[in-house]
Amino acid sequence: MAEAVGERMGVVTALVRSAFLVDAVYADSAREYGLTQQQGQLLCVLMPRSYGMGELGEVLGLAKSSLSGLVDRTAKRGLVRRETDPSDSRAVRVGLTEEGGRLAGEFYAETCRRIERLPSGLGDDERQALADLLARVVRDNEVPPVFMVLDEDQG
Amino acid sequence: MAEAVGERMGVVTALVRSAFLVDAVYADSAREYGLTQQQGQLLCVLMPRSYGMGELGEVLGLAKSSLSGLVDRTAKRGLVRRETDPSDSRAVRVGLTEEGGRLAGEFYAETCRRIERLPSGLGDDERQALADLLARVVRDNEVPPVFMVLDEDQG
DNA sequence: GATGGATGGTTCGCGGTACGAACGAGTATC
DNA sequence: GATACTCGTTCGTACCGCGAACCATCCATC
Repeated sequence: MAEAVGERMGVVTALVRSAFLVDAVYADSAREYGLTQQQGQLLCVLMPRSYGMGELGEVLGLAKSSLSGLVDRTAKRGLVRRETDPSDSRAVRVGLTEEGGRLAGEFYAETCRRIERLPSGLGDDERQALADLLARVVRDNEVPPVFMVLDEDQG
Repeated sequence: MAEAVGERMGVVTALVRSAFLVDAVYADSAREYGLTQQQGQLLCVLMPRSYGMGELGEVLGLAKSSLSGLVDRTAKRGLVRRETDPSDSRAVRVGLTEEGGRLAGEFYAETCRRIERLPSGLGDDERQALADLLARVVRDNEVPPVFMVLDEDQG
């Protein structure tokens, strides 16, 4: 019943614990850039383009009211900006400010470096196998683009 | 630069997104049992045995003050109990109440079912390969036993 | 057996997170 | 132009997470 060394870990436990691990790394990295995990996530989502609030809520899995506050706080730090949609004056488009873009880039790069270290015990082929398997899980479950897709540029 | 369909996903993105996915499933499951994610995590950690506060803080990656509050709130719901350590009257041992144990069991089982569905697009051998690779990452990075280790019993 | 540091936890104040309900403003439909 | 619908905000509530300050106990040393 106790955790036996060398015992085989099930896929459920492996998924949950690796998520826990990634979360911790992500939060640590964010903290060092003066961000919360959520703000970091927001910046990363906005890196490629701006989003409407509704869209953004769906991507991040947040209720409208939750997102409103998150954008408020992040805007107060000057990292994000609300722009009115010219085609619909109710709607709001949220985009990075210049400062936000810069910080997002740095935070993203640093976080990538840290996450990349996690599977350093695996060989290149194993790492690729892991990426492929996880990618299928991610795609099968239609995970929104919560983290950028640029890491194919990074070797 | 945009997300091309069929493009190969790097291991970093795959890890981050799968973590995001698992988190969402975990939080959803907790919510349906009237728990927050953190309370669910706490219950799961306590399933095999009771812990001291310090120990528990390390396992969950929380500061002492954060944990104190979490235990308070969870105890107020009758799911967890503080017991004084007979060998050290400063120390506190936190354990599940009967109700907490019952709820933990149900929540754990349901969460496992849901997480298990995530890699349903993989074949048996692929799922096992994924489990093995992730297990190595988890072990290499010394992730604490934040989720139970019993899922080898579940086929 | 007194003293002076470690150690285990709690409390407090602060900012952040997340939600649903209620609301106002704008758009769309008819 | 009335009605319904959508977009987003505000509000109240509960929760989370931290550091700093604090208290009680333990323990090592004298």
